[in-house]
Amino acid sequence: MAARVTMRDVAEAVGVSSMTVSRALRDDETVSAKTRARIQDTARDLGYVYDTTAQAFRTQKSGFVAVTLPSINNANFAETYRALSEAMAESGMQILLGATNYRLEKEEELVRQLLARNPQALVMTGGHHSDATRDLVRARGLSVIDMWDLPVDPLGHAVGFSYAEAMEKMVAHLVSTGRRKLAFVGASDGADQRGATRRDSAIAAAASRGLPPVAVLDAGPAPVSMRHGAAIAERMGRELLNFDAVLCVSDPVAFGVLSACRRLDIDVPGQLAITGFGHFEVAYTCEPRITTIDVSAHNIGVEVAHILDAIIAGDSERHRIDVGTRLVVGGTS
Amino acid sequence: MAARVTMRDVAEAVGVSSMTVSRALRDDETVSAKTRARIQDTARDLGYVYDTTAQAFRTQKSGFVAVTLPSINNANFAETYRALSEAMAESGMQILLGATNYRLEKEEELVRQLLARNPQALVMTGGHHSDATRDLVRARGLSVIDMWDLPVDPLGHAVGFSYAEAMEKMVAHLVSTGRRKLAFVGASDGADQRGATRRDSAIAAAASRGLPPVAVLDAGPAPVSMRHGAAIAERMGRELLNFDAVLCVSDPVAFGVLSACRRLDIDVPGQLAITGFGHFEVAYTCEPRITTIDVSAHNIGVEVAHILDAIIAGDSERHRIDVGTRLVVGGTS
DNA sequence: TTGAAAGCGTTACCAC
DNA sequence: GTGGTAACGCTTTCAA
Repeated sequence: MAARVTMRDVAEAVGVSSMTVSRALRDDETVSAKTRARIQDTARDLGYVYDTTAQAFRTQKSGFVAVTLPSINNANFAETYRALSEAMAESGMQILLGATNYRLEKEEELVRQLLARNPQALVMTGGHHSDATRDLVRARGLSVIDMWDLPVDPLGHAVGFSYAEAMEKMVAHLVSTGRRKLAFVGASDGADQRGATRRDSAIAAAASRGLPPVAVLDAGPAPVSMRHGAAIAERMGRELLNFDAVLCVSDPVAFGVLSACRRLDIDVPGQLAITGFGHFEVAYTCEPRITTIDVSAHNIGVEVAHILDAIIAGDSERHRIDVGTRLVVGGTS
Repeated sequence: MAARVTMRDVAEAVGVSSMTVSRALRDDETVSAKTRARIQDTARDLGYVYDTTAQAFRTQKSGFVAVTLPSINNANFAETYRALSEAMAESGMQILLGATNYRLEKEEELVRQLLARNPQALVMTGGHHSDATRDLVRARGLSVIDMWDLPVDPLGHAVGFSYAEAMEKMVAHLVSTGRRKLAFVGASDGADQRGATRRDSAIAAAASRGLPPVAVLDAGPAPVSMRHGAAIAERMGRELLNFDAVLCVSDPVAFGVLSACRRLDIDVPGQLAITGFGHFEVAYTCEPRITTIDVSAHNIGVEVAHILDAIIAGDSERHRIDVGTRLVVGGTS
């Protein structure tokens, strides 16, 4: 492997000091325009690539922001990540990404790995963390942003929305269209904390309206998706007609249930209403379109990026942002 | 914030040199067991935290592998990434992820950013790169893996499959079931290089069988997904019946077309066959299931991880792995 | 407007 | 078994 091209090499080629090269490459106005141009051209010609490791070492700023997501294979989390990483790239920050696979233990291990890289902030999805995780970040005095959830007692900043409020809207809509016997389809374990919150919020919203207890249908361990929704609906068959509405933990699950209903010859929404969560593409493309909650995954990413910029600039004010939700009524209810 | 605790501080507290501390913390056997224990205890007591940045700087080994993907919001790329990152975490490597949004210029910018972090290898999706990108990595002597494609002239290693072979299978299947008038739905621009290859391969496969020319239907700029498939099908309306099969660039697009056909009262597969690509979850959950090509996104990730392990271990052999494809016949053809 | 010197925390190398 | 020295590539600081 050829030796790395350094600022010193560029400096020698141009006939200046490496200090001037350093300044020129950062577009420092104190370097004369002519010299700057010459240095930048030479740097390009020599194939010079800036060494962020050395910079991070010297300035004691890593240029990293650590982000944990439950899963990358989820259009909403992916969208939040996309918005976030594009905004951070503009600030010259690199994102270190880790996926927890919806497991708290995995989050702890991940945070440990990520902290070894000296991130300047940590963004986590959801407000539930192990004690060890909390201790780790507190010992460092690291800035933390919880996203998607709005925890009662966040570690630092929070950008998210209220699941209770969203499910309340959904149940209100179903009741207003005459549905009373509700079922909820979601994961069996509590690993998907946000899914469990959606379930509990739906149960509470139904209870407060005097509806019969919500039946909880178990689609398997988290994460659950299209195939799990289809599988449980096919397993239940026409017993689904004991209910007049099935609330699903997410749009993919709802789509699975909807597809199974077609195979089972169950008329949606005539015999059964189906609702989802998340405003995924499948929900507004399929026929009939699925009634759902739009959670503005994009905005979450944008708002988190704003807070990160403030943190990196040294601002210490605490932020708590509710991005809100929106009920989208489709053809399944 | 208090000044950072360094190896030197630990060394002074214990009464040894910082060199011995360095060795002891790495559990080097040449340090006596007693000294090692004393150093490790003291380090913990003082709240010493190892500085990965300094290590990366000194050893010139970042512990990073850079990965570029066209998009993170694609179940297949996400799955490849997941398999890859889990395998690399076991090797103690961190992945630096960047998304090109299907743009070659963006790839170049991204590679420049990623190289600044001194990755020990670079994994890129697809075999098409700008000259500048090629120069950048060659100047560094950096190990490169192209994935998904199997380029004729790869920069280094390659893990992928043949699009031509896959589309050949698909066209053969359609012909064997009596279809002759084919259309292809994909992106209008060439930005999605792999999508364009699928299109061209389908055209070639049809031509070699003496079928009439394949009509190319433009679903908009890349990336195209469910909503674009639905939109173009709805725009065309019953003119779709000029064809007897629509090959779609991906399963999401095929699902969009299928959903639109339901709204248009077009019988699939009676009046029209629809096929996709990629074996996405939506393809095997929807009703009827979509005929598609399974591309083993997971295996690509696993194989890339194997090669990365070899590269990091210093192996220099060139690898080229064809993970193959599989025709999955559903109810849409 | 430019340069020289020092040092960020770690580890490779060589001595003892 | 342990330690001294130098160096990784950059930027802060001070001087010219």
